[in-house]
Amino acid sequence: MLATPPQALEARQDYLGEPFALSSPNQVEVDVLGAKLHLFRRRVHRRQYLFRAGQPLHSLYLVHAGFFKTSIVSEDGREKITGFRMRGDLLGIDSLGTSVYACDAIALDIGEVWDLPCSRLESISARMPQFQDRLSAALASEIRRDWKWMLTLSTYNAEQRVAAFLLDLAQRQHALGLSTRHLLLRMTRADLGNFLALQLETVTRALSHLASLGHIEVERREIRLLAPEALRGLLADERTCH
Amino acid sequence: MLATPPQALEARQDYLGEPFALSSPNQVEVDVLGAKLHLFRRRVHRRQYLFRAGQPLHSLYLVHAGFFKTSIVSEDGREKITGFRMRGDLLGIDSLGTSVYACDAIALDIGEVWDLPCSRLESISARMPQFQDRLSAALASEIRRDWKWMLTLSTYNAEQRVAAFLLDLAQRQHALGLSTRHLLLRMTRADLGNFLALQLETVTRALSHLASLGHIEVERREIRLLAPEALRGLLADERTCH
DNA sequence: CGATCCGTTGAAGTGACTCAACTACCGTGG
DNA sequence: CCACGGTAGTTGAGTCACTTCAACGGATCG
Repeated sequence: MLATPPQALEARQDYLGEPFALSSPNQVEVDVLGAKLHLFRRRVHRRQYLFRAGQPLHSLYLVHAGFFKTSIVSEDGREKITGFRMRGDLLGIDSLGTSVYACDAIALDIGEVWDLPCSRLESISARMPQFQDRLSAALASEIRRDWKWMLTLSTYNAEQRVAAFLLDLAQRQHALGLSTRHLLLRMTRADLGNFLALQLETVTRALSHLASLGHIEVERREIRLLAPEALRGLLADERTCH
Repeated sequence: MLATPPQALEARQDYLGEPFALSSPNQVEVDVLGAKLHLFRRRVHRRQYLFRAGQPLHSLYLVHAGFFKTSIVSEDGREKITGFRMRGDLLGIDSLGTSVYACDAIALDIGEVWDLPCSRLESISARMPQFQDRLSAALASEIRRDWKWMLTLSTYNAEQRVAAFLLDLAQRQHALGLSTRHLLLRMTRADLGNFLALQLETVTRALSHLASLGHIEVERREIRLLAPEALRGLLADERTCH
């Protein structure tokens, strides 16, 4: 039911895509993998770490259900959320080539992941020749996504960043066949601020302001997009008329 | 002479590395590739585009000499430099899985790159089984590098960002057997500001201030690191004593 | 049912941006 | 060779968007 149609995945192979199409995640054909391989399914509860930075790299995880965040922490405790991950995203790939996980992965909700032990990667590649290419594509896709967020963070102001985030989330939900108007934020304002390089108060203020403009409706973590086009307009403006 | 010793490359496979070890580029054994394959060598002059976003993906390029920047541009003209690339870095890998280049790659200096046509990637993989893993490792490494810069940009102030950049450049030069004290910036202040999410004036001011503290010596694009430990100290402070 | 976490809002402070002026450098062509 | 225009870099002064600090209300949870 929730399975992503293949053509939707293909269509994501844009090089820049739409201005605010920031998602384009590490999507992998969930079905194909599930059908051909007997993967161990792991259930996780809210706030559970799927893995932590520094732990020996054991498996990649394909998100089947739920909502995750990945984050890195520096020695002196500065933290940065590197992304929010949902169904179809592949976790742990950023650690390939090393022996330990490079980030933390935490469930923000109950979820289920499919376990791809690194020890099996080779045999999987042998059985599915396209797997290596898929993996490379997923990695490259993550790079492009990161770059787009870097661009967003360094050129947009607070309100625009929040708008971009909402639109991105809506688009990802759309790609998964979920509602594009009604968003349920699984993360705190602090998480959102961390991801968008803003203080949590600034996120709140941006949301309040967008609501006061009538573009969205905010009720705690439930967001309703009343005028997505208006949000998109916020992002297009400003810079063009320079 | 400039060849990077293999163990230096292995040593880079850290998951977080040192606090300011932000480089860890897409290093690939230059020699191995060069020896086993007969790669076309392409010379480029200053300001020349190696490739541009949207062009059909034809080749990956291994930087043999010179200094490059890669950047993305949004439809409305917002630009972001995604990285500065030097010897050993692999350009174009972020486009894997798509049919066109995802970014611009521009030479900031005369340089030489080795051409890896995409059409040959398959046969290369066949001849060198470790190649696919190397490629994945390079991709994952780029992701981790991007994440570290995201962390840097979102938690450090202007002066700290500039200091982090100088230390990173010094470290990359060190890895290539070049001077760690004497840096020659190949990019403009505007480029630097773009990369660090700062205005060019702010970059100038940060450099001037670091110079006035006696930590560095600035003469146009030549930078001399007089007290790298002091720079490192700037990055460690602040947050820890919170 | 108190303790804690989370979200909102206000008021004051500030670091970086913006705008502007000026200087030094570089390549080009007279 | 020097004059020249354009590019690159520096510095100052004023402004503003975001941060910081603080208080409060509501939800959640043991």
